[in-house]
Amino acid sequence: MRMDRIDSGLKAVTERTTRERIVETADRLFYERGFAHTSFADIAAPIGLSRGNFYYHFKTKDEILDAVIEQRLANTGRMLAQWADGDDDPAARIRSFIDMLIANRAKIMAHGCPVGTLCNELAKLDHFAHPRAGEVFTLFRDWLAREFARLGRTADADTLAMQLLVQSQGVATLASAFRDETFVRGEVARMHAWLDAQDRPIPAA
Amino acid sequence: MRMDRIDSGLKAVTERTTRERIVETADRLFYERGFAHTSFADIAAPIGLSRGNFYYHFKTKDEILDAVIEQRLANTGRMLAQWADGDDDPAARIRSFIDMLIANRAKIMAHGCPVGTLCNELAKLDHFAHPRAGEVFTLFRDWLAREFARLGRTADADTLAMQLLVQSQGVATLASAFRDETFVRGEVARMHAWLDAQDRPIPAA
DNA sequence: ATGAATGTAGGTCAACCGTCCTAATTCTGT
DNA sequence: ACAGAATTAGGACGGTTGACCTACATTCAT
Repeated sequence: MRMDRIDSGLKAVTERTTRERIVETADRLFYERGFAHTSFADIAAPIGLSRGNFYYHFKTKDEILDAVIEQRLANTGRMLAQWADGDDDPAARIRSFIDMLIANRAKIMAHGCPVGTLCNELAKLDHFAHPRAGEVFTLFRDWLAREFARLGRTADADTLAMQLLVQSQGVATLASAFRDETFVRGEVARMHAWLDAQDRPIPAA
Repeated sequence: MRMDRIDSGLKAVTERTTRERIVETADRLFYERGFAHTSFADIAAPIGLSRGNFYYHFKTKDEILDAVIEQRLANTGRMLAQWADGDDDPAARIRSFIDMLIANRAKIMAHGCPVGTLCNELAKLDHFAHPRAGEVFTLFRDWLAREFARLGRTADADTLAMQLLVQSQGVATLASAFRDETFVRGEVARMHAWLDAQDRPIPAA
């Protein structure tokens, strides 16, 4: 359908390569149903593509997983760059991270955190892509650490970043276990309060 | 092999029913590999049992899952009762909960938290046993809330219990993602410090 | 217009899945 | 010792999986 022409790029904005649609659908299904429980047929059906045709675009299922992870890394990187673009203060940027739990609360209560659950599954499968999937966490970790450093917490910036990841992962897991939106909102409020308490130039530790 | 005799129970202490061995092995494999990715053959092999024989003990795979969940509920209940048996103070009992992360750190770094990861998987499968699996969390939650109440935090006992669950789940997820034991030990120390800070008869909130 | 490159359809393949059945074996109470 | 119950072995069954191939359709550069 499309090719590697150097020109145009006009229609490419709205149109999607078959490959892109495969990755997009696989991304969604890996999140909603899990990697192992998603079949080629499951991915092909919503696209209206014949099953046997994956071999042309991806040799194996693992290649699709790789592409999904790369896309997630790219998307996450883009999102973090966008958050950092604003002329807000570091605390406001970190609040953007916390507020993801509210923005995605419906999906999180249904399927958990996309990053955490995929890492969990790949860990159990002893899958070689496990470390690569974990790099999405590293992206958040480094970004958060930089913002905490800007907040004046240079000494324990990474520790605070990890603490925020811990909280968001814990909330996501229990949100999908209990399916309780009030709990999610309460925990998010508590995380904001925690962040405010950290907002001091020179920490105690 | 065994029957419903009312007497004896002498050998039953050391011996194991085939059914018990199935549940035991399934429990371990569901944790290590996940529910969907564990087959009848996987469970049969270590026991040395023929695959087709499950039908006698369990009609379906879901029945095995049910039995595994019931066993986990029973084991968890027993463990909590044991922790509460000691004449320690409530804070010491809560510390037992936190220290689970240290005691099981190797397995947690390899396969995550048994409760959290099973709940995650069953949520994605839209499995009917998902709520039942989540009751293990409820067991911990209620037990922790009771201990926090004994600590004098009657007003926010359940909130504190949930916060502790959040932290342990978050640590477990990131521990398996990063495979970093130093991180686990650091977070456990921080959780102990957090607990000490909560140890006041009348809370601020 | 023609050939090459690009993409798709449909189907085959062996392997494995959960389920289910039956015949053989082992145990138990009498 | 014997009958009957409890347990097991082994395999058959439909169905699905990921992987793979070939024939056909479309598009593009020349």
